Amino acid sequence: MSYKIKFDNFFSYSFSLDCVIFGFREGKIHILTIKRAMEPFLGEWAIPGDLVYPDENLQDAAHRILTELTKVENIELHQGQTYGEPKRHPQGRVITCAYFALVKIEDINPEADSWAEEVQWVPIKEIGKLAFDHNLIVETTFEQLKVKLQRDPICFDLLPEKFTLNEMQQLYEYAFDLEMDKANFRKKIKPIPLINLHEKQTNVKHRPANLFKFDQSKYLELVQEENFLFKM
Amino acid sequence: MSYKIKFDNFFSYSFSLDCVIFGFREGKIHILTIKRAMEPFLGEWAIPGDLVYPDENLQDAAHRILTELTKVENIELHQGQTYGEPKRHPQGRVITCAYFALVKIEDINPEADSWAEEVQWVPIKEIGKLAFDHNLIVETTFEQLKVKLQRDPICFDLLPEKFTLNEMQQLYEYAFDLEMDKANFRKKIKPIPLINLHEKQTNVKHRPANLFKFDQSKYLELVQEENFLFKM
DNA sequence: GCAAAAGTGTTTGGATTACACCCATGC
DNA sequence: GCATGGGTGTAATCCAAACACTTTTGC
Repeated sequence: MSYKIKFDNFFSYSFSLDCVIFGFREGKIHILTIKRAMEPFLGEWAIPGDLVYPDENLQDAAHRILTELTKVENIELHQGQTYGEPKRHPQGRVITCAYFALVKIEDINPEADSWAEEVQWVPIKEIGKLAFDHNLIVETTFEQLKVKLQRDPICFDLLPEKFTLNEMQQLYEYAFDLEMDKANFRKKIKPIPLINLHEKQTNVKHRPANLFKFDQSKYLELVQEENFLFKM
Repeated sequence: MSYKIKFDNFFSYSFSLDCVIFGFREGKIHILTIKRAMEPFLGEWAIPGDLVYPDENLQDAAHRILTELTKVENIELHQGQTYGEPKRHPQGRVITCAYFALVKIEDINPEADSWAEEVQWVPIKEIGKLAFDHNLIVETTFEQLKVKLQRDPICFDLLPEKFTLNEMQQLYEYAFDLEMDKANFRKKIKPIPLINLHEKQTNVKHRPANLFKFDQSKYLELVQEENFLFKM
């Protein structure tokens, strides 16, 4: 019963990836949106996506799309959900898989290319109507990001290389929509290996905060040797 | 650059679902495997999967596959990861998405149908070599199950309708490979709404345990009104 | 000095842990 | 009675929340 339809008849799908690129700026988590310069949804805002080449694996395709847009390489990509409503793409059966990347906004310079007229960072909580089912994709992918933020040290992929503890706190406060006590937050992150750079914030009109850096190698060591568990 | 290849050329993929069906029996989490009665991988063990019909959404396809095999309906299905290595299927580019279901083993009676010669429940930690990349799929899906077991009351989908607290404890112990203190486990699950049926276990050669039932409606009420958070 | 945010210490109550003990059943 | 697991209580400890206080900078 399952294979009653000739196998070859099934080769009539297309498969795409859509990238949710997260960044953090001014206390808010943003995503990168593009204004489409082609049909369908010409002129509307969307997240960057592209069809997967027939001989390309998903991870490579996601990197290709990300690199075309942001010119950044070696960014870790995380797979999100897959969306397969038969009518989600007006031009045929296109199943799409979400990938999400976390970037340091100040490190990259996204550029609109041939099929994008404009690019823009938008705070995740202030996104308007997007093309296709991209609003759904962004929402569920943000939920997945939140789960990961609680169990993996990926907040440091969003924060600048050198960050203040308050910036880190703001990231969690924004993501989970809550306010935290400064003193308690610092106690909570005590086990996470951070390097105090003993450098100060500049251009602030108050006491400058210390800058910190995530100690990646110490973290890996802790995970391996003392089976340390990141938990927020 | 992205759309430089004619759009239609991309319609040469196939898309399938593979189902990881979890059950719990004799203190172990099992998955349902089938012995393939067709090529490729004829005679080898695999997890049940099937191609998605061109006009069928993923959730429906997963239900169809599950129902064909287990005759159970109205089971909640959870999407897992998507696997897209170009060479993962010997007959062409078949991208597959994992879905997982949690069933009460004693409630169902899986039957081998036309394309399966045999079906078998196998403990998740004792699975041999499976067809395709199904070992990878099973492993990563089990990891996802574990994440969900910690944040959602889905253990009750695996446990029998009436269960003992010790069975519940064994489920977590098996999943996370640890031993828990009985008294402390019971304190931990105190906030979870369970109905003590005041019925006793039978056919045991020791003091019979009380049987419990998950109080679904109370749970939903708690979540809504007191924003209760399930956490294990 | 004042505003603003950095940074730290103390107290309290609730949760987690380790461990001990009693109970009910089959044989 | 004894083996086996069911079921509960207690004390010690750890952790999180609430809150107060001091410090350092710009203006």
